[in-house]
Amino acid sequence: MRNRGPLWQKRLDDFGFRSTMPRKVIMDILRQTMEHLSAEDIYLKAVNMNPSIGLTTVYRTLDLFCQIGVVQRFDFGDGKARYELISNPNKKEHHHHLVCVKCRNIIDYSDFVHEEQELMDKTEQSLSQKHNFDIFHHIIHFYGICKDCKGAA
Amino acid sequence: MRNRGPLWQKRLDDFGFRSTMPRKVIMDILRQTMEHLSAEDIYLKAVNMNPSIGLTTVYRTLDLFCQIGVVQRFDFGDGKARYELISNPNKKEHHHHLVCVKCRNIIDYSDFVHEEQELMDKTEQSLSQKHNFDIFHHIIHFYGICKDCKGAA
DNA sequence: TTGATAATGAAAATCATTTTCAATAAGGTT
DNA sequence: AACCTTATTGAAAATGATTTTCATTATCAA
Repeated sequence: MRNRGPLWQKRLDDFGFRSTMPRKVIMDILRQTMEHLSAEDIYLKAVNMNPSIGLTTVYRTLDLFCQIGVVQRFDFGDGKARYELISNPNKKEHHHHLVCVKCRNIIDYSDFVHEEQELMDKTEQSLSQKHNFDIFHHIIHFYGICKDCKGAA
Repeated sequence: MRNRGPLWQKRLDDFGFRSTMPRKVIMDILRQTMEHLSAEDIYLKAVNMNPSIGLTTVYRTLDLFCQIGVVQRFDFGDGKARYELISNPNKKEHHHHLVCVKCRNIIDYSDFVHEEQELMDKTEQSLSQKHNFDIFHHIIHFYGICKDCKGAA
């Protein structure tokens, strides 16, 4: 029985990976949040749903999801990665980030994403062809000093 | 004697930081390369120039440079950060990255940066005002699967 | 020249992530 | 429905980049 169920399971199957309980649980967690969760955040929620799930599996699953293009990983510079569904029905629209290099706080913004769309699509298509690269998604980060840290100087 | 010498020293001074030997050495190294160097890469070059420099100081200095807006830090997902001067006379023009989520290889590109400029400037200015945030620089990363990893599937 | 203190280096500590390996489970095949 | 191959899992140990500690040194304003 091939390619049944939700999109991410089809994707797993297409790549020859199995659809397991931990993978379902982790996908559910990602679908139910709008935040950037760390591996440990996800692990804690997962254990809550099924105590047998191990942290190692959470790491492996997130990595796998990144490789099949259903999850995106962020590194904001605080030493731990964050993960988010690339296409999330519950999530607010496509957004980007302001990152404070001092306190490491993140501000999400979704202004200009509309105006950005055309340029990014065009760039994505050209780069994709030029380098024979399958592009899953993109991120834009602005780095600087936030309001609070400016004050504290 | 205030605000003498190169720009980065002025910047240090403005923030109340001292201009020390390790900081000079590390700045020289960053100026002489066009690559994304890890802290250890920089440490090895630094030790070559002055054996008394410690790895700890390299980390501290790079962090400081990021906070005063003269260096930018990249996290490509391989567990170690890379650093690069924000404004580098020897460096190729402003560029962005294609990151392979499988083999972690990075492709630099500088196509479209001209077309991008206007939108990013406008976005930067608006965000900066809206959130009272001093923006030092931005990055754009495209994530996906590279030519080689597609073949290996 | 001097004094206050920011900055440094070495060693130890931290902590997110990865590896190892034996046990388990998914899913195609009888 | 039982079976087999092998992908997947969990626990514990290992890894490795980065940070902390703390006594010493060096910067720079006075």
